[in-house]
Amino acid sequence: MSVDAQADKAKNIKTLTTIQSEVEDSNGLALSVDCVIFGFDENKLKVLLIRSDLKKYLGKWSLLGDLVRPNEDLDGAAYRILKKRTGLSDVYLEQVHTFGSINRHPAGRVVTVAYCSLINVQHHKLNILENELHWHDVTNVTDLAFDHQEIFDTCYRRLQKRIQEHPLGFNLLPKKFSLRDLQNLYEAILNVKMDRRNFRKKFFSMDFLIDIDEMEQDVPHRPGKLYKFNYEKYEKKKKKWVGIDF
Amino acid sequence: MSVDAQADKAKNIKTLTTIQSEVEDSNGLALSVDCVIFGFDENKLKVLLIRSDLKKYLGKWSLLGDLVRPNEDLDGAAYRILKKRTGLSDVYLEQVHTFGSINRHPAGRVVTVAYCSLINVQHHKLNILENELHWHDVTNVTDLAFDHQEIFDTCYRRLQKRIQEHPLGFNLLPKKFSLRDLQNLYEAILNVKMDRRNFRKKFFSMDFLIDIDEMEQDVPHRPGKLYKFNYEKYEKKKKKWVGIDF
DNA sequence: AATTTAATGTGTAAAATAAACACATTAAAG
DNA sequence: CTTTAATGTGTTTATTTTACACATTAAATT
Repeated sequence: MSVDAQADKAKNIKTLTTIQSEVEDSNGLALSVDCVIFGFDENKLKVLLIRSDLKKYLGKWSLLGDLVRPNEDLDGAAYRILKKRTGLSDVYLEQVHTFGSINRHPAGRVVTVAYCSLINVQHHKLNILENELHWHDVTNVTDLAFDHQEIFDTCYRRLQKRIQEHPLGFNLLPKKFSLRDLQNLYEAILNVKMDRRNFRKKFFSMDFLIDIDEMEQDVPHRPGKLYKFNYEKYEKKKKKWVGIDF
Repeated sequence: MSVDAQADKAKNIKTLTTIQSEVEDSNGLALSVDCVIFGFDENKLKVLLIRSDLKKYLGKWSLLGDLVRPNEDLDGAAYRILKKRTGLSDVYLEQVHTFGSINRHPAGRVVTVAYCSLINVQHHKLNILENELHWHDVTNVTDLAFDHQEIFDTCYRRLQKRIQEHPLGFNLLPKKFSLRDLQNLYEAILNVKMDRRNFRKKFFSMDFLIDIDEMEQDVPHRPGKLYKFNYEKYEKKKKKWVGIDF
């Protein structure tokens, strides 16, 4: 391994050289994990990207990923990446799809397992600048390195579907949130406008918002009530409908 | 490679020995694909299993799988397995989940990508006995080799969910089918009873059943009408609903 | 202090969908 | 010719979704 490569390894940054050597070490097949980390800030859905350090894709943005280690399972690798890049544990994480096109990676045959993660950007206080990490508006995500655009698209579509079926959205919000926050979140993710009255009715009827008897502070208009999400109640009420709905 | 292993390879059967050598060749990491192949026969949902030839799991049933080759992508490997085991091309195939527990395979670190496939058993005319292949009732699938029980469970749940959202069921039926066949299929997969009148109303209102003006033959009661599925019309009418439905 | 502003918060009617339910019809079997 | 075991259909009710409008509140402005 070159001195440069060693230095890179010390910095925990994978370069084309280091990955290539690892792929070669493993006789042509390597396994990686890539995380699509979503956040919600200023009423926009964001995704955390890093600038690629590979020559072929120099300057392009890419997902956060790493090779899977011999002694860790796939979820473990994904959690490790998340912990390293966001400092957060206990985040929402879901395996989405595995991408294995023969030439998807310039360093050789690298099959990657894509994960989707939802975090609360309030909790994320990372050295974003140093690492060339950046929160991108999902609407501006184009032309990523490798096949990361396809991976991102797949994960975003998955999120859009999932959030209609499960209350994932709360992972992206602060513990206390207003119904307006919640609706903004849904509108941003699904890219639609919703009727405020029906939206509220829907969530109240589901009955797993806890009224914590606090109001928004420092808003330039009438403050709204704040709520918390009741996970326990959700677990009990979870939909078990069976039917046909093409 | 041993003579035995070579013979096994010639027969296209993977043994512990052959897999182990391949895993060792690849310096500890191997990638495989496992297919959960569903069929529908005698009004029962079936899954195609093969008897394990690994000592550790001797006699247990397992899914159909193989190592991914250096020059093929994941879907390609899955299609190859399907073609080999069922003789069929152009079948419904969906990647479901990737399983990578450290000790899931006795031969070493083998990460496997699980696929779910739906085939028409009428079209499947294979040498089932010779290969120790067998169609199992899904209700009797227990205690599979490796982590294949978990993989099967995951794929079965995925099928149950998918079939409520998309007209996959037609892949399991003959080209011409009666509404009773269709309802039996849904009832078998979802393990529920449905109201016959409402079921028919639902499908007629979706308007992608083609009345081919033929009747069932050789049934011991009043014959029902036969239908074909109109894929084109479905593609046009596909649901694009956006909302919340926990 | 009064007014304006920009939100929050709520109720109701209409439309669409899903669920529950019963009886006439048909062709094969006896 | 009768029985049997299905197919095939229509209506009513309940539930869910959609569409829509006005009073209320607190901050900001005058």
